[in-house]
Amino acid sequence: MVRKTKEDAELTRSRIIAAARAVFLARGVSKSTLEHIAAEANVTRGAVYWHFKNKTDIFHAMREQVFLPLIDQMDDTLGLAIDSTENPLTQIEKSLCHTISELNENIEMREIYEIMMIKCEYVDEFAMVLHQILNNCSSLIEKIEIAYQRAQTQNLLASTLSPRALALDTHLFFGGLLHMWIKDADGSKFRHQAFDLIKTHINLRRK
Amino acid sequence: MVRKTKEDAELTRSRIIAAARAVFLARGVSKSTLEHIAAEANVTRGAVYWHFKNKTDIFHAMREQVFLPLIDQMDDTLGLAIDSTENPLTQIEKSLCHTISELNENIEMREIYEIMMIKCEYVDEFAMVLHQILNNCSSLIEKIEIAYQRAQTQNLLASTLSPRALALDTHLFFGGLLHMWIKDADGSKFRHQAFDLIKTHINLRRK
DNA sequence: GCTTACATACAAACTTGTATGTATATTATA
DNA sequence: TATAATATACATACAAGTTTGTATGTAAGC
Repeated sequence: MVRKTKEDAELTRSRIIAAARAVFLARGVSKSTLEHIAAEANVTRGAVYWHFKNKTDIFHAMREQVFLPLIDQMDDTLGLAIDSTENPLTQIEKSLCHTISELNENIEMREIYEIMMIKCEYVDEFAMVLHQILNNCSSLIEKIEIAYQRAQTQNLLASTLSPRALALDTHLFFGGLLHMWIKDADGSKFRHQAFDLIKTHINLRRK
Repeated sequence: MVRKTKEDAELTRSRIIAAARAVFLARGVSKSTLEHIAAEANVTRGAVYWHFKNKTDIFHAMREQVFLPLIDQMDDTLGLAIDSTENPLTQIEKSLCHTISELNENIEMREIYEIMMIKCEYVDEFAMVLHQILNNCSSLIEKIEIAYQRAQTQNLLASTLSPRALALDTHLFFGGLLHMWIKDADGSKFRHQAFDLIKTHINLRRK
């Protein structure tokens, strides 16, 4: 089979990305070859090289497919709309829980997270990904901070710590949780109680 | 130069491990070859194969050299000696800060942490390392929990949350901090305020 | 008729493990 | 105590398998 329609080609492209995800997950990014990926996608390396420059290119395509939507989601669920009437602390809690839910339900996202956390080496071209991640962190922290500010204004906070400090602590907590959630593949240690951990974390701040 | 004394050989062995650390850090574990490591150590692959079975073997040797001492240190600084008179919360704080200090001062340990966190893919033989890490986490959490129990007994805690819940939250926080500390190579975002972040985290629990 | 969307073929590194060589330490022996 | 035997600590050489990029071919869509 050769020369398909544009739609067919687009489908081939996404099949290659899905195949790469499976291969990366099983063998790690470095040890995955384009031949592995092509075979998994039932195409030849020729097809892969047509759609992508190289392995790094596939990696970035895979990452963008899922990460950009996720950032948007967190923005939304953090309820930055000023007119929100809900308790800001509850909003933060819901936002964090929502992300965990996404990981639970969205296999694609879960696998990509796992690849990025424990199946990828951040050297050379991949090092820039780390910078992007750090930048995402900064903007996330700011958004959490704003929510804590609202909580402070509404006199909902138990401690006198600054919203900034609380936001940083929450961010580090959640980063740690995500890592453990991913690493705890059988779910026995962290995954099963993720929601409780989040609830506890937030309750520590409630007046 | 050939056939050295046992001491010379042991020195060669540790030079190879140090070389591996540098190479792993620069190129990632997967893309590091025994030739790279041998060259960095100013020996041939023959010497490497004499001392180690393969690359994985070197990796484990490198890891053990630093990780086992670290675990012991945390045990010590967490002050599990029952006769400790110091404030348990302060002990936890000191223990966490001490680990950060170690990373600051001990280049070797810092580099190995960096390799394990962002320059290594946990597949195949490396997957078992993840299990070891998870187990270390469990024992660490237990030790933090004991400290929080003492704090509770001494009526030092601000919240009514269980020592277990507090310990889990602290552990996740610190895991997140370690990851960010490593990723924030230039120190502008997290590294410079690591001690403050720890102090804040603990202060949130103080009555 | 030209371009697209691949498949196939090829050459050039690059890695790995092992096999073999060798000079020196270490040990056994007399 | 001198010397022979052996094991050690590597260096060198070799063979086989991998992986990559590119070059070329080709059938179908536009």
